Amino acid sequence: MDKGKIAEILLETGRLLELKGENPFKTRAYANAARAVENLNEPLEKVVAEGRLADIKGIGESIAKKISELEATGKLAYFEHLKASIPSGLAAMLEIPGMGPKKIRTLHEKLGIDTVEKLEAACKSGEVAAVAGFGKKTAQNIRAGIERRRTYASRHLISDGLRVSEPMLERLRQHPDVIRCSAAGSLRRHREIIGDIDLLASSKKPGTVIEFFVSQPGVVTVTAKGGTKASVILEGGIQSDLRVVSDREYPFALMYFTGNKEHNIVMRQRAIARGLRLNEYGLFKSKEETRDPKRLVPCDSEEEIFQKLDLPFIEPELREDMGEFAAAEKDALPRLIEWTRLRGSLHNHSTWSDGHDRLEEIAAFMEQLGLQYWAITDHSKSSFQANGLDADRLREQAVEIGKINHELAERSSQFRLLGGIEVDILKSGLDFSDEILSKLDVVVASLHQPSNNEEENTRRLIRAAQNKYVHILGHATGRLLLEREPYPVNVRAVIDACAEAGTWMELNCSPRRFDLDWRHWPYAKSKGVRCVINCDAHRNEHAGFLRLGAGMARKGWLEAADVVNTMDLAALRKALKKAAKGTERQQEVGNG
DNA sequence: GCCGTTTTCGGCCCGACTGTTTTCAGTCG
Repeated sequence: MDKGKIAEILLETGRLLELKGENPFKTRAYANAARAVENLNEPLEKVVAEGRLADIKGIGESIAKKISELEATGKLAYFEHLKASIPSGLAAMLEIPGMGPKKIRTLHEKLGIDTVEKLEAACKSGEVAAVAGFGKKTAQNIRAGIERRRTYASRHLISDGLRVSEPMLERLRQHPDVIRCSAAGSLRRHREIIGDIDLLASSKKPGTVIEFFVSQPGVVTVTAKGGTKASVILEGGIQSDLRVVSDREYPFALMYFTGNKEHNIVMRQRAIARGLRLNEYGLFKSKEETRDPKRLVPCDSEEEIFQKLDLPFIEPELREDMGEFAAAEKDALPRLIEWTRLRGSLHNHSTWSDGHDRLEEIAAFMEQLGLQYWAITDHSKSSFQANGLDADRLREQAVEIGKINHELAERSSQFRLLGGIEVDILKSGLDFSDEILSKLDVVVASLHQPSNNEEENTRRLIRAAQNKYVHILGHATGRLLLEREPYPVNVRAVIDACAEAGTWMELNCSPRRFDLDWRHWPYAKSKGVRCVINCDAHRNEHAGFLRLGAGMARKGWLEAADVVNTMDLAALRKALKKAAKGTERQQEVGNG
C-alpha cells in the first residue's frame, strides 16, 4: 500500500476519533502521523521492514503498529471498526463551514441527524434552533453553509486566487489608511491549491479599511465582519479574509498568517526555547502569553524576526515545515530561482495541432516579451484528437519555422523559435522513430494514454527517458488539479531513470497541472535531474504561466542552476544536443 | 497518541469571531 493511501487512512482515523469526542491531542496525533508518512523521504516499505517507523518524529509505538498492519495487509482493523461505528454522513458534515465535531455530535445525539440532507431539513423545520446551545442564527448559517458548499467548491487553483487577489491588493494599497498590505496564507506560500485568500493590512484606522474591503466590487457576501477582521465570498466563490493590524504588529502578523501551521509551531517553540513568546502581535520578552508592548522585541520585517530566532530569512514558499529549519540551521537554504531568469519555454503548441496561435504570431509575441526562445512542440500523430502531426506535416512545419527564424536573423533579433515535438509515449514505444526525432531541436515525450497499471506506466516512462533523442519528460504524472488524479506511476523510479539517462524533467506550469509536483523536486534535484519550467502554452497569454511555474519550482527548493530554461539560447542549443550529451558523459568517464 | 539534554507524566500554539450566552463554547485559521 502506498504512503499516500496510508496517510489518508490515518487522517480519516483522526477525523473519526474527533467525531467520537476523543481527546483532541489524540486526534491531532493521527493528523501529525499522516503528515509524517506523507513527507517521508524514503520508501515506506523499507522503513517498515527495518522496524524504524517509531523512530520517525510524530509516529509512536501505537501508530507504528497500525502503519505496519496497513503496509502488510492493506487494511486496518481498528479503522474498519471505527468507521463502522460512525454513520458516514457525520464525516461529510465536517465539510460544512461552522460545523465541527462538537455540534455534529450534539445534533446526532439529540436529533438523530446523520446526513447532510437530514441536517438541512432539521434546520428548515426549526428543530436545530430549539436545541440548547443552538439558535435561529446558527440554523440559518448551517443552511447557508450547505447551500454555499453546493454552489462553490472550497478549493481553487492558485491562478484563480491570484486573478482576484492581485487587483484587490492593489486597491487596498492605494487606500489612504492602509500602510502596508500583502497576501498571506497558502497564496503567499504559493500552494497549487488554495482554500481561501488571506490578506493582511496595517493601518491606524482598521475600521475604515475593513469597511472598504467588504464594499469592494466582486464581494458577493460578507460572512463575518469585526473591528479588525472580515471574511467575504468573492465572485467565483472564493472566500477571502482580511486582517488589519497596527504597523508595529504587521511583520509578526504577516509571518503568523503566512504559516503554515506546522511551520508556525516550530517558530513558537524556537521563541519559547529562547525565553521569548511569539504570536501574531509580536515577539515578547516573557514566559507568559502577552501582548504587553513594553516587553516587545521590536522587528520591522520578517527578516528581523527570523534573525531574533537565530535563523536566516526563510522564503514563504519554503514555510511548510518540510526541512527548512534543518537547512537554515546548516546555512544550507537554497537561493531560490526568480521567474525573471527564465528565457523561454520548451513545450508549447501552435495551430499546427491544438494551439490557438499561428507560428508567426507566437514568434512576434514572445520576442516582444523579451524572451530568447520558444519551442514549438505540437502533438504527434497518435494524438489525433489534438490534430497531431505526422512525419510529413512535421517536416513542413520545420520549413515554416526555418523561414521565421531566417527573418528574425535578418533583422538581428536575438529571439528564435525552436522546432520540436511533444511525442506520445505509446504502449509500443514512441510515436516517431529515432530517425525523425534525431532531426528536431527539442523532443518532449509525454504519456497521454496511461494504463491503470503502475508498473506498465512506469516502464513506458522509463523507456522514453532512456531514448537518446528525448530531451524532456513532459507532465510526468498526468494529473489535472481538482479534476483528475495522477495516473499510477512510480515517480521515484522515473526520476532515477531520468538521472541515469541525463533526461530533463518538466515542471509543467499550466496551473491545472504543475506537474511534476513540487514535493518531488528536492528528490529529483538530489539525483541531479534538471528541471525545465514549461508553459505547455496553447495560446500566447499562457506565457504568463512561467511566473507561476517559477513559484512552484521555488516550492520545490530549486535554484536557477537547476532549471534548464534559465540558460541563454547559445548555452541551451549546446545542451540540447543530446547525442552530444551522451558523448560528454562518455568523455567524462574516459577522462575520469 | 506523542514526546522528553530540566520531564516516562503532564503537557500538547493561541487569539478572533460568532452565537448564545450574561461569562462561555465552538469553530477557524
